[in-house]
Amino acid sequence: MKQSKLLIQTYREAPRDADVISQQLMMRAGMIQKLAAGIYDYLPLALRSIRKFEEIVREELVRDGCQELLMPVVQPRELWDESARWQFYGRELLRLKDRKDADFCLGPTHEEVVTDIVRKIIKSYKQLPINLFQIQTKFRDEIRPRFGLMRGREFIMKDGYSFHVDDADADREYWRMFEAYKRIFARLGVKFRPVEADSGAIGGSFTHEFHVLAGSGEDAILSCNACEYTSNAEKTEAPGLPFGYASEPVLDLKRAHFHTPGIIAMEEQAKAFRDAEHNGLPLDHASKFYLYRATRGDATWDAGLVLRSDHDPNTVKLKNLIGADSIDLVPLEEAEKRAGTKSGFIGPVDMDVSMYVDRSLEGAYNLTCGANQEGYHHFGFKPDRDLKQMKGFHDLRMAREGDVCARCGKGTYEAFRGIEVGQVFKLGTKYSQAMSCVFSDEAGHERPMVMGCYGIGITRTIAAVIEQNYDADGIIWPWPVAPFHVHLVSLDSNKPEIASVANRAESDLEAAGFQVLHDDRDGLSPGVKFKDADLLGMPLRLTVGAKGLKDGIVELRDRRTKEVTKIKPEDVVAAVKAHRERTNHEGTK
RNA sequence: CGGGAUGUAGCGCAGCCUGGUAGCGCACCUGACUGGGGGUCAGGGGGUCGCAGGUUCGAAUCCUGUCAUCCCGACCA
Repeated sequence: MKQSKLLIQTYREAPRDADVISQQLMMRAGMIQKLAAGIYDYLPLALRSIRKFEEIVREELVRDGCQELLMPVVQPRELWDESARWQFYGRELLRLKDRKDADFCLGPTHEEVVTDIVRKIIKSYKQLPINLFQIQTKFRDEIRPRFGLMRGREFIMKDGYSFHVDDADADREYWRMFEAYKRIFARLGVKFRPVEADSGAIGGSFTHEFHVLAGSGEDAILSCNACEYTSNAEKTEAPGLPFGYASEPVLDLKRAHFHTPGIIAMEEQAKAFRDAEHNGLPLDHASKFYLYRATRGDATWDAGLVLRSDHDPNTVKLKNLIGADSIDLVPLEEAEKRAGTKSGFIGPVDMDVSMYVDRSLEGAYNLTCGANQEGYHHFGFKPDRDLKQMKGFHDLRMAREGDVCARCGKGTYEAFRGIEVGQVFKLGTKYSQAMSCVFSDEAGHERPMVMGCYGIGITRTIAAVIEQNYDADGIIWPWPVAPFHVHLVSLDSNKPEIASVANRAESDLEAAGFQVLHDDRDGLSPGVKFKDADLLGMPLRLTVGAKGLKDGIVELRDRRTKEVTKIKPEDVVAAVKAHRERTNHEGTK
């Protein structure tokens, strides 16, 4: 492909409203343009990457017996009424009317349609299981689209749905898709992690997210360095920790009642404690207390959370533990009123509230806590002894980097940031029941199919690849999704001897199956072409110029390492092949 | 939905406060020079200043409304 004919415009600066690196680079490299908020044109360069990733996805799914189909973007309201999602989906669902005033929506996902397809065709257990997928444009009318392709309103997604006779078979398929996804992202050539998104669930529905690791990722992830356990930091199990001061004699709560006038910060409070043995206390010798208000339906109640003061509360865990729909901190003024003292001195002792204590405090004693008296703290707090409405020790804190893995007990957690690009999810019978997607089992009884669903954000993944692979000069494409493999730059491309060598290299490489973008543009200085090549980020740059040709060589440059190899023009194909063998991430190992 | 900001050529910006011929850089076109990291010179084309209304002899500039975009938050998962 001659660059002089390619639909592309590169920019020295990114548009002002491009706020993440992938969006800036894709716009500067002429891959995408914004048409409206969260809606982008995919220009030829971008589409080449998108198509390549789609093909990887397609191949791996078809290998596992999945069948591709294509469902409509525009969907009738009737289907969405059956699942009740017309009512519950909210304004993210873009609704529209046709000329007859009938209601339609743009599909944000396709559970209804695929369930409708299957219920019309599949009647017997003999036809199950079946796994269907499509690669198609979706529309979600996000309140606030941002981050370019990472959270657009219109995006391309692979969505797959499987149908089964029972839970066990749906589980089997779940893990098969899990493995297929691992192969897909491995072939893509990026660093990624499958992440447990709902760690505690037993049986029933469970789900994994696949994250591309990138410093700019929205989600914090903790991963054990010894076992497979990887989860969203919000959900990561935190280990209990031993009490580090077990050699101290157990003190009575009220014995050491110490003065902390006007000291609010946790660190300062702990430091303020002094007695014969202590000159200030470390944070893990102090406790802190939060008063939460929980709601479920119309019911509202309060719950107390006690933690080591160097730990952060995990409200998701507390919410799940006490079975609330949502929880929030009790407003400070109200908490002060309940405790009868000011913020900074509020403590759990004597408070008439159910108390949930983080398990890192199991066996702990001689802790500090607010004395519910302005200017005072207790030293000698022992939760299981001193809390009247003690509801036990539980995992209620945020796990953090360096904690011992709560699963295997051997490794420790490492922290990553990730971009969620895929999800495997066991749906159960939610849609099949609502929409009567049933089959006859061996006994002739009608049963709802058990469903799974499996998504990969295609365009988001391409953006995530860039978030993970770039430098100050531009994009660094991994081989499998690079728009072209080789960026052939001819300098002084109007000179016949250069053009002939360059054109020869281009056709040789193409004949050998490589995709070449040939910068044959006339009259541009070398610097311009090099800058463009770096920005566009093809894995290899092949430079043909008078300087090298004088010595009978052309130069092959690795975009990632910037390493330059001087080779004879006739060795170009062999050199590119060697490079591909060395760096191509394709393969399922 | 709450708070904040911005709309001037394809992109990045100045001009607005203090009303008077619409500017700069990049990109584009012509020519010459140059030729290994966004090169130089000369010439050129392109803008109803987001839109509507108002004030004024006169509005990019002041006023009102409106639309769009972006940021923070809330919401959602």
